[in-house]
Amino acid sequence: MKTRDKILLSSLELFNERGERNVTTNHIAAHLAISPGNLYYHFRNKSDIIYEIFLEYEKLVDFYLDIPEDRPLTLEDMTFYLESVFDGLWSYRFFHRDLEYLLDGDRRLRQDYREFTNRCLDAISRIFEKLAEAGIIEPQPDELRAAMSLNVWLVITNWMAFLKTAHAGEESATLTLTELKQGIYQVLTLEVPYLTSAYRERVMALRERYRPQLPETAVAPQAQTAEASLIKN
Amino acid sequence: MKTRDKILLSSLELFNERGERNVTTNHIAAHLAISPGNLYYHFRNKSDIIYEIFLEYEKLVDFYLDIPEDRPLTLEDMTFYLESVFDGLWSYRFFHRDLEYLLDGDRRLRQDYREFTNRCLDAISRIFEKLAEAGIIEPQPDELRAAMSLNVWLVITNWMAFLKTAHAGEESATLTLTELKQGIYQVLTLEVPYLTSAYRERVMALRERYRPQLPETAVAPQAQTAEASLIKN
DNA sequence: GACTCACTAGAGTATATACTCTAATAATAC
DNA sequence: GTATTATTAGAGTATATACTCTAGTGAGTC
Repeated sequence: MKTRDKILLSSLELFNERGERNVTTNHIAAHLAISPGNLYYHFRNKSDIIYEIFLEYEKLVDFYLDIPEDRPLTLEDMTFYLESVFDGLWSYRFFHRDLEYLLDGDRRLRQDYREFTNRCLDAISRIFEKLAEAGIIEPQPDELRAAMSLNVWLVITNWMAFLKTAHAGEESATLTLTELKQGIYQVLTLEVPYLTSAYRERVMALRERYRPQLPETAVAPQAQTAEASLIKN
Repeated sequence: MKTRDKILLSSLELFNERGERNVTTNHIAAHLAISPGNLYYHFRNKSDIIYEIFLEYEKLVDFYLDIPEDRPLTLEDMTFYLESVFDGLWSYRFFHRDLEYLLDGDRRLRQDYREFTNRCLDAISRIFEKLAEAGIIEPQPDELRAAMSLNVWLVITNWMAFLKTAHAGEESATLTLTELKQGIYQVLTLEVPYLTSAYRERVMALRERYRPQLPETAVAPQAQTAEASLIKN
């Protein structure tokens, strides 16, 4: 494997593990047992490394969110989209964590990310449209569908931050892909009131599969009162 | 005003303006025209400053999210809660931006923030419960209400990041309280399918007041197709 | 064997950052 | 007034960080 690719791979790994802010170019070089000079031969600066990683992420998501125009969507399609999006979030999880800072420092990235977001929002909206066509959810006016899609995006992109900050035990760090995918439960929660009676049972069963297993005080207080929850914490 | 309070105030101001990561203790001291030593006389370190600011934030939100147990909730109450929460987010907007990093470096803060989140989630859930009691929204099973509350929280806490990253023009920075409060539109979108017929009209009218004014491609593609939107970007 | 050229090592640097230390001054108590 | 305490200034420091510079090395070409 080429040094350049090794740098990208190691950077992604370290960024995901420790957060971009805590990973210096010297760390990356040390981790690969190459010299800083070598790293800077392949990349002009740290921003360039991050930008290239973003391009990979973008390509991955764009690939998975390609929506077939020639056939209706199925429940399996929807599951695939959700699984894929959360897989992507997991693989590049450092990215959303320091997003604002990263965009502040790189004009290209800011521009590209904006367009990327818009493509994702359009894709989500298209998916809802086609789910309605397939009779899985009730059709909704454009305006409501757009606002719903945006909420889906907000839930998806913020789910991990929630897990890491509110949900995590004493020490953070321990976050698994399985936990992350409980975000699918949250996304499906948004769909619940729009499900058609024909599909309601099936989607609710699907949703149940992603329900958080342990009774988490933070995630699903369930049948406990506000008071009981306060005491427990 | 005491130097200590001036430090807290200036820190908050600078953090909000430039992001915690871009503000050093030396910047804060310089901004106040005091010496770094003076700053470190009043605070052991930067984390301590942030922690105290968090305590203020926490107190503010807890104050506003106090839910009356002796009377039913009205639409006006709900509006007040939403307005207050977004006001709080605005005043301490640096906080959620660098949340993960901040929690990583301060155990107290991590613990306190977890409890804070749980209190907020409980409050949101209580509000939904009381809105149902008041006949504004249809009552829902505990489990669904908990998941909905969590989605509300995710939308609220991520709305600003969305504005700053996806929505902003070429240069970031320009973000107003008015734009921020369009987040209320997004939160009310979550309630739409649960509204009772008795209140539907009134809540939809309220929601309309927070609708983004300009036709934002990112926020509300409205009647445009996915293709048209892609070309525009 | 001379030459090219992609690639690499490793020491080095300018700057920033969080924080410390000492000495001095202002405020308050007695 | 004197003693004590709270507050402040300002120079200084250890470390980190992003990045540079010079001097190569080794594989292929003619």
